[in-house]
Amino acid sequence: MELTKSHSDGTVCPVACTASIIGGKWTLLIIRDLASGLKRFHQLERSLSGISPKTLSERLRSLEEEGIISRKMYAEVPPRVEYSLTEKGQDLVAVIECMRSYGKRWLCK
Amino acid sequence: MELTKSHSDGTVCPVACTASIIGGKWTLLIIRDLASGLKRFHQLERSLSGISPKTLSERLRSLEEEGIISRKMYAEVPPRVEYSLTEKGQDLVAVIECMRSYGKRWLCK
DNA sequence: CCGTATCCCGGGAGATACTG
DNA sequence: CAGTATCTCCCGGGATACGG
Repeated sequence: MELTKSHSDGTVCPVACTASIIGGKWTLLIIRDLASGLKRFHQLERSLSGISPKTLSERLRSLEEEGIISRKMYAEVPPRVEYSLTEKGQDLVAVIECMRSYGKRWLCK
Repeated sequence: MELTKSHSDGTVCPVACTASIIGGKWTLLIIRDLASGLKRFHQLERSLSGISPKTLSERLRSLEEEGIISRKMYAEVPPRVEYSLTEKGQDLVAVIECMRSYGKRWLCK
């Protein structure tokens, strides 16, 4: 979402840090979908209905650079590319489940 | 962040729901700061260094309308207004603590 | 199938000045 | 102190077309 800012004491807030990682509009939903197993580009495009290929591509690239997902490409025709969560990405699933739990209560009430 | 979208089966994803609530740039940090107790407008302005009064005002108003924070105004001069988390807001603290835990691991690594 | 390349747009947020 | 009132800016993201 934005560069993490330091507090006045020079330390960085871990909450803001996490927010800056998953703050993008689609980022969290991508991780949510990868939490249930590896997916191909087109699968994600469908499950995240409404996302444009450009945006999906950008988000995937960022997440890969941050070490949250990994990209496996196969030299086949037609091409096949598979995305999955790294360990760092798996750790985020706890956050997502926490949010899911909150969202459920919100929707049920 | 954005209106929650329905899945193809008509249900709403709780993860997306929560994301839409706390997705704004400053929203999460406001709740983080209120988690440690009630705060006045100017206190928040200082702890969220960099936020403009306009934005803070807007975010506070939204959060109040969503029932996440409550606003108490005192008929004094100079005026005093106190913001605090409602029960619905307190529930979000779990999400924040989850994000804090992840952020810490990220920063320590 | 898996993406880039363009072009375009809206709205969230910044800066600043001002009021009750 | 606790906000509004303007104005402006920027860029994340949408739509679409195309390329390997």
